[in-house]
Amino acid sequence: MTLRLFDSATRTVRDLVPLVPGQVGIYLCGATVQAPPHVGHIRSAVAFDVLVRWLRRTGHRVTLVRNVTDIDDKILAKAQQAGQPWWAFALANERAFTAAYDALGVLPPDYEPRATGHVPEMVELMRTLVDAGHAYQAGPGDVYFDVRSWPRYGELTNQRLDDMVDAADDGNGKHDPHDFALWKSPKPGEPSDAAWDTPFGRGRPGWHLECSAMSRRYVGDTFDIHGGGLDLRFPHHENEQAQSHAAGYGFARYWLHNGWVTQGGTKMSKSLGNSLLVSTVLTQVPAAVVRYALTAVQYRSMLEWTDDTLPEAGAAWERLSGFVERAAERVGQPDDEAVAAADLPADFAAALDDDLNVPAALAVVHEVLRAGNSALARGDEEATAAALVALRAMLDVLGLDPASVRWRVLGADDRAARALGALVDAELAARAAARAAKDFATADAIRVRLTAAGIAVEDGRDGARWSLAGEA
RNA sequence: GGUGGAGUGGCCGAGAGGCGAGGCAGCGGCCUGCAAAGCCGUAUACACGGGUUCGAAUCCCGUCUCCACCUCCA
Repeated sequence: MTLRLFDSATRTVRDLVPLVPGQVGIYLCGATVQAPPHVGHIRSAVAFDVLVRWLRRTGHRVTLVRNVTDIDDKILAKAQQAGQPWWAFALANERAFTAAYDALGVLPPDYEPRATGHVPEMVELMRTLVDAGHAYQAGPGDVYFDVRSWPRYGELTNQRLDDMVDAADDGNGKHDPHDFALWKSPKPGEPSDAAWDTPFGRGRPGWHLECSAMSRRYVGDTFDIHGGGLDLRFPHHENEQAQSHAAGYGFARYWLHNGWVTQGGTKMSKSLGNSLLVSTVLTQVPAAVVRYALTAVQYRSMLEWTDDTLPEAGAAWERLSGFVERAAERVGQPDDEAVAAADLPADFAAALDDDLNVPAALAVVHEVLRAGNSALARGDEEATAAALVALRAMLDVLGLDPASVRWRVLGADDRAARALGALVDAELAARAAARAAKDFATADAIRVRLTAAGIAVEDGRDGARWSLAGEA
């Protein structure tokens, strides 16, 4: 059985046949670090994380490149507004993305190139395009791709130039309004350190050029998979492909695009004001629950985010992690090697091979879970152990193994803290009631009990506050 | 105007000609001192109208509604 993927370039499901057998090179469009990530951004990362995990699990050597676009118009504008150097602003947001990836168990990419670190590669690509007659210099620092010189322009998104809505001519000397910038001259008011000297004049990279240059540097002239959000298909991916093909490179052999997160059917986005920051969600539920919610829908489908999304994912997660906990108490926790080597149920593998059908794969997970719970209830240790290792093996592919260090530690801490808080609050409420009734013996008994447990109580004008003894 | 996507039971969400995926919620039961957890059972679901077929949620024709891209966007 081989992995079949929906290739958005041909709009068909195709067998994945890597350029080099057993090896898969993936270039994934990462973040433009102009703001902290919302759940829509992280969904993309999670979707491709499952792809990478599945490829590795099925014996492929994967090279994953996920870039960081660390300079663009918005970064410059917002940094200026915030009174920060653009590069400091960009780095702060990049770190927020990294923190979110880590929290959700997204494996780090093999390479994570920043655009600003690859100017020489971009200049080289521009040179090639200008020499080939597919790009031209419109002025100092302004270089454009000549879409009319490339008859195949539009092939990725099945559009014809003449059918497109007329683009506004920005008066920068473009030959055609649809010509896009490879290199952009500094605009008045932009910081002087946001530009580089090149043979075409001083300026900074256009977005599309970056990805063409960086993908070539890290996965080669021709590589297997290019991924990104559906909203990047046009113009970004179309332009990338036009550039790279026009420069003579094979570029991406398969194009994968993830659907986005919606609310009421409408895309979550910062500009619409309906975006939910990852950092906010992580204060509400354990990270594993967020991961489950984002993983549970097939990557190409829109993921409808409702008030029920997190509670539902939470219930499913409790069920899964609850079994793993109880089963391990009974039959022992299999070690990671055993989990990695375990046979996966055929239905599960078939589901993932079918364009990463995670919902169908989760149906198998739940079947095994139910069988495991039944085995546990009737005291069948052999069947319990078998279910436990199979379940963990499947969940590991999805990045959701409850016994992995990541979820075990974070989840337990969160829950313990919450439980402790609830208990202490209940004690303090009882104490407050006793004090109000002038039953000081009871009130003191409660405080003694708390103190003995290592909890310090201090009465204030607004009531009692508590802290762990030794804490500030 | 062009190019795509979508409409499945209370909710989320797979499937794509013929045994009602799965989850959440609900209901009934088992277990339990009572709960919880777990288990068992439980739904005349496929936007609408036609058509093809022995058989259609799935194919064809038409209609409606929604979303997106063609400007920055995971």
